[in-house]
Amino acid sequence: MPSFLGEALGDPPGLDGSENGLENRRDIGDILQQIMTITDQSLDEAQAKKHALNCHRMKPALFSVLCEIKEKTGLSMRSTQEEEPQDPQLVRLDNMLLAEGVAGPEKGGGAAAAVSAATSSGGMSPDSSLEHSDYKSKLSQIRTIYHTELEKYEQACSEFTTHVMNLLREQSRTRPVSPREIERMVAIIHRKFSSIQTQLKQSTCEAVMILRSRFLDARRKRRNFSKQATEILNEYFYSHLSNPYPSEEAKEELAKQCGITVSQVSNWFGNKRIRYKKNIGKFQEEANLYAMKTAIGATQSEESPHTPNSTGEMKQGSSCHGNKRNSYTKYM
DNA sequence: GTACATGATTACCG
DNA sequence: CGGTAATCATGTAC
Repeated sequence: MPSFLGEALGDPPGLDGSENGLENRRDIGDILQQIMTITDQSLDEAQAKKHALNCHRMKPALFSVLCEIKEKTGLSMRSTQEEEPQDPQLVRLDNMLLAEGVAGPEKGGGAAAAVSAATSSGGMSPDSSLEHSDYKSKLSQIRTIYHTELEKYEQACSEFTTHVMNLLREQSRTRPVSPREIERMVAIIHRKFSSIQTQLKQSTCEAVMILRSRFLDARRKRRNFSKQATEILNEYFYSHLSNPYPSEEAKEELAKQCGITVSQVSNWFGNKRIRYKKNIGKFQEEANLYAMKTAIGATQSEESPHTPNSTGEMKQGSSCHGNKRNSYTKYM
């Protein structure tokens, strides 16, 4: 604060003012001198000086003058600010952070639960769950940083606010300070700090976005399904060749058997159908192989009356309406 | 390194 | 929304 005073008062030359003997002048000069040197003194000394200043006989007069000036200028700075209706950008950031689980309450054990669920689901490729937990841990890292930083800012903000308020309260003894003024000051401080917070939120959002895109890219790094899983899927496909559209339940069952997700099953069937259709010749051998397999399986488990259908016989219940759409058998 | 296989993604359709 | 078709990007066999 010495700089404030220095600037405000200027560096008046000839402070001693000994040239003219006017007592008032010397009094003011003394006061200024004291103010100028107040920071060079120890706290106790300063406190004592402050007390002396407060008790100075000129003080009430000066104070009333200040009040008068303030009264006049105060009107002009009335309607300088009207509460802005919150930055939509900030709202967006908040929403995103909340949606990504960065800003919200800590999801206790969420990551651990997900990992254990993934790993306990059997022969599923551990890779996806590993990547998933990697993503989770990175996210919680971001989250931790975000929260500690946010806390730091909040603490600093409140500390600074109380500091300023104390200062103002202190100053209100020597100059008129309206409660409204204090409010404004606090508002200004909060605005400044919240702009810093916005920056923090922005960079956190960016970090999350980068992490996300990396994770999505990583998901593209596919791993082939296990031999066993492909076996099961092919078995189903070729034994339902006339209508290779597993129902939702069937997909779930297949997913469980193969240790993959339902959407992976859907992907597989989507790819298989289109690729089979595109080049049936190429798949002929495979088709025969699985037809044979199911034939063996059928004869082993029970005397099956059907000939397993490499010829595309309908085995699916959906045929009961006669609408065997997409039957690939016509290509054979 | 190349060519093919394969799982995932995307645009579009009904 | 679930399907098809094209495409991407990687896995894998040679």
